[in-house]
Amino acid sequence: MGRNPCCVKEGLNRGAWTAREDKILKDYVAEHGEGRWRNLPRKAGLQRCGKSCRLRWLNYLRPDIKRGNISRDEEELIIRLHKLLGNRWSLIAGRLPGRTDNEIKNYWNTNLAKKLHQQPHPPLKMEPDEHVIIRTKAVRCCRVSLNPENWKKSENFGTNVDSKAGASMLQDAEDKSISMEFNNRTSSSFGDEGNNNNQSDLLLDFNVGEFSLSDLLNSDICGTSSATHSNNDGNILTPNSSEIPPFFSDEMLQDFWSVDANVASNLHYSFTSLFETTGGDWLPDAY
DNA sequence: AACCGGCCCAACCGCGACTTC
DNA sequence: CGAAGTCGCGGTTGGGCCGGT
Repeated sequence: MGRNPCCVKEGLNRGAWTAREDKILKDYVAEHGEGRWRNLPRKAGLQRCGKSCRLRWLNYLRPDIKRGNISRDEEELIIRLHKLLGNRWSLIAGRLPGRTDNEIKNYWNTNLAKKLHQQPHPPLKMEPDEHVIIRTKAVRCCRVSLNPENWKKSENFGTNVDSKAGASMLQDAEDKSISMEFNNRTSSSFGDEGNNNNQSDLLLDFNVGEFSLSDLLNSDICGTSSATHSNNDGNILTPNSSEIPPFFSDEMLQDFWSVDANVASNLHYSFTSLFETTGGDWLPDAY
């Protein structure tokens, strides 16, 4: 059963990449595209582990990598996003075009963590125990198509959606040929290990003061996003922000945007693009 | 010039979730 | 359904660089 072993480490190059290796990898990806990292070294003729090739490509060779210093705007954005997301470097990087998770992680560890420790960033108005970290890793959203009408129908929405209400919502969605599929990635994060009902698990995670990424994605945080998306069937899905309860209080949002106009604009762009882009595995496949 | 220590960052490692057989 | 492979993520490491002594 299963497949061949991942990668035999004997005889493989390690450490810094040479220009020749870079060229081979670059050429191979240009011709065959990303992915299938395991077989890539053998096919491309590289004495490297597939994992190493992937990392080299993502962190260094990708054509859209932005080189140079992190700008002040980017720094502010990183700080804000880190406050919001925690050490979710890949998500933070996803909001900074051209920056890699590794780069941001390094920048944080070598600059910002130190800087913030010495000179704390002006705190948000949230109390420490209200500090909200979006546990994005807990849920992989496979496919979501939402109709705001269905959200309105949940009596418990916005207070504490229990599994029963969640099941009702799912049933409602199912009745109207609206699909919601989530996979539980970290059962322990839901405090309900071994529960195979992933949908209920997800919905159990909907609590005041601890919203999930799915909430964020399904809400219109900026209040101005007029994004429309088409699903697999080509139907246009139009989120209607006025019908979706907000997950950030007005005060939080005000504080969020008030620091600096540029930062706010940048972050606004970032979140807006987050909802609109097709990249990233945290967006529904249907989009 | 030589040594030392701190900094930076590319690369590695281990793990968990997911996928495939 | 379980075992094993794949992928992606976050934490950590280590080597090169640079400034200070």
